[in-house]
Amino acid sequence: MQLHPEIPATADYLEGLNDVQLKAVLHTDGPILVVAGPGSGKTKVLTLKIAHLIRSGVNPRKILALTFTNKAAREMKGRIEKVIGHDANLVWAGTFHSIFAKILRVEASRIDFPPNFVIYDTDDAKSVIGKIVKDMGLDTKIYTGGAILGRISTAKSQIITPEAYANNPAFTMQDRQANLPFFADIYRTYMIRLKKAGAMDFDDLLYHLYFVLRDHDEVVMKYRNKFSHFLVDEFQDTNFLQYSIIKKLVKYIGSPNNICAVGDDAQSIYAFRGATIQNILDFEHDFENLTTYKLEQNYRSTGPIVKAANEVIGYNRKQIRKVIWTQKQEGDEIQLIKAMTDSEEGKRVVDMILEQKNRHHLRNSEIAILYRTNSQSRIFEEFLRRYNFAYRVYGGTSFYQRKEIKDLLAYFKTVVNPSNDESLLRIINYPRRGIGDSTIDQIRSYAVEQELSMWSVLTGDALVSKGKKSLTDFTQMMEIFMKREKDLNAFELASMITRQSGLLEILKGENTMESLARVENVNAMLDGIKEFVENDVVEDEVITVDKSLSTWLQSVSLLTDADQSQATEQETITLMSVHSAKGLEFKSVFVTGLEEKLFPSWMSYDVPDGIDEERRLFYVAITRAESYLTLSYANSRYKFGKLNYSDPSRFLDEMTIDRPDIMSRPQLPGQSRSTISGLFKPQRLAVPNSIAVDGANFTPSSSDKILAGSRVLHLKFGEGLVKTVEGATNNRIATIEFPQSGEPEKRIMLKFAKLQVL
DNA sequence: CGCAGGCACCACGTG
DNA sequence: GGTGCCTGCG
Repeated sequence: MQLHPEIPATADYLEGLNDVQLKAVLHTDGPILVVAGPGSGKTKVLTLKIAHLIRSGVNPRKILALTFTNKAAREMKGRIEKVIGHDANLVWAGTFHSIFAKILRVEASRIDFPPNFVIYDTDDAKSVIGKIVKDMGLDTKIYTGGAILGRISTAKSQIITPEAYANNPAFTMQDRQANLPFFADIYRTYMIRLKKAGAMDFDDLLYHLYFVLRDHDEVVMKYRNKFSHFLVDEFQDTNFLQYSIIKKLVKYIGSPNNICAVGDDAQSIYAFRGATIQNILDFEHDFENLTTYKLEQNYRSTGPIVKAANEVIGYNRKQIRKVIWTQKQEGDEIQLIKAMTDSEEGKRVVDMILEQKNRHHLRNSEIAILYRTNSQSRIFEEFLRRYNFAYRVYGGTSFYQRKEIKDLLAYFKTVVNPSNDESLLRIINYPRRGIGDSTIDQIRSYAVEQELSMWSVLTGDALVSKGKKSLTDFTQMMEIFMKREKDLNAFELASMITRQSGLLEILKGENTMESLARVENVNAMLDGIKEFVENDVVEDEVITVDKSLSTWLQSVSLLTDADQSQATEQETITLMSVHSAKGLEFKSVFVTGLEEKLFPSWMSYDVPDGIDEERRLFYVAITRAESYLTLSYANSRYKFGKLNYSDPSRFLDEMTIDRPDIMSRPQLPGQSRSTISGLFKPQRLAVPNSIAVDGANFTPSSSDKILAGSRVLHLKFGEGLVKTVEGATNNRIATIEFPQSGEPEKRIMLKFAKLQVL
């Protein structure tokens, strides 16, 4: 193979890059932005760039690469290692949260946190908020944990301190309008309580680091000197706070500004948590001499998939113009499954998987079912089980959110850091040991009053319900665990706690299928701890010798479900949300639940640019597919045990798929539609309860003709009587009695329904 | 103080 | 369909 003229003779690892990719890799000095379309070799560029830096003599310890997921970080490290060997481990590559947590543990004393501060997950944080709201005597129905935490998170991502928040009339006014006038107080109290507990939530890992860097010159100098090259993956997903930290480290007088940001505005799907494309725009102003590279060749997908992706994303106005193209022009057409019910959708998707496996010899691991919300996974699981397919569900209730795991973790956390009230509360009476709510309330209110942790109240000489045997039994047991923290390794101590706390016993005691699964989970976690103890972790040239429970906890608190057991990667079909599928690819992809109010989500309707973000999400979804893409929707779906009717997603209208059957919507003006798939010849759906109506003589009436009292004809439900019409003019809903349908009445959205007035 | 049963509310997405 | 809170009884 002929080497590219620009490649140094020794750099064989750079072979096989296209022109733009190569330029981006070789451009090592100064600021660059790589706009990378889906499947355009983004990770390849990032990793080879790092490898190239090291080969060119840059000290790997001076490279900082930030990603959003642990998986991306791991993959990056693995691929660098393949090129340059063990030195890859010296690169600081990890998620924003894990890297920043690592730095914060070193610098914690500057902001009066213990170096082994606990990290509260979302559930912990919500529960702290719930208690604050109760203590303040506010309505927990209005001040819900989720809403408050969301607001706190937004404030932090804009770097607004509780004080700044309270002093800003615009914010407090907005809170009053939102019926949350005491929000600022909750925010302030929340931060105080977390500090008292030596705890940080996910946002704090960024928020506190920002202030450490801002307020301590020697710290910011230290890290500016420590790192010489910065790489940021998925830059479009960064929020203001993250970008501010990056700027603190990279942009200063005399800085070489060696920063490489990689991203794709078309794949920005985290606006809901504060990510802003503004960062990409600001980036161009903040760093002069910025060079931008656009990776537009897609190496992943076939022509029809790439074509559809371009069509769909074209409906978004605001975007950096780029057109993705592929050399693999030939390919199977996109298929569409139209189901009457969510259950039928599940069955037909799994049927199609069976067919594809037979026809194309696909392995399970080459197939993914994607959905907008995790709750959609259940039906697919049901049919996959029935067909005996191995599958794995990612996301949803993750391993670390399971009750038994959280309970055990709460024991561990309390042993390591007893001032952490959150964990203590979880276990003080679990398993039941006769410490009831009233006793706990006494301790808690005394602790709040005296500004002490509950543990210090329990062990101090303060009055309360002291001398109670149940309480002393508990503190003595915990103290034994705490004493052994120094001399037992993580696995020994964890096993001891699991047995002596009585937790394992009550799980076994239930002796049901569920409790067996719980015991399994506990054992799986213990296995994980054992692995941690037995395997050497090399980081920054040093083998981590500290195998204490505390160290293990620190390493585990930023992991998610997706990070588990990648060693035991099996031949399973993947089920996950579209969000978690970002960055992945599969030979065959099913994008399901393509219905209005579901995908796009109803929550995006009244958010500015909300539909555009959903459309980017859809774009991400379809571009995961290499060869086979199947879309599906259902006309009706159960939600909270109630049947809801839905209309096909507007996104289906934005790509050229022919679906001329009875459920199709009126064609949009000015849009041509070609038949692209032989599989979608006009055909009657195989719906058992459908009522035959002669379609030839059917001419739908315009929706404003349909009024209460009208007699109407529907292709599927037959003749009916309109009982009521309600809703806004452009969103009218009719309740119609269809005697033949077998149901008393149906609610139909007139915007989409095809009804003929008789 | 513990437990069982009823019921309200629910869930968009992530580290 | 599941969870977590409330209530009332033992």
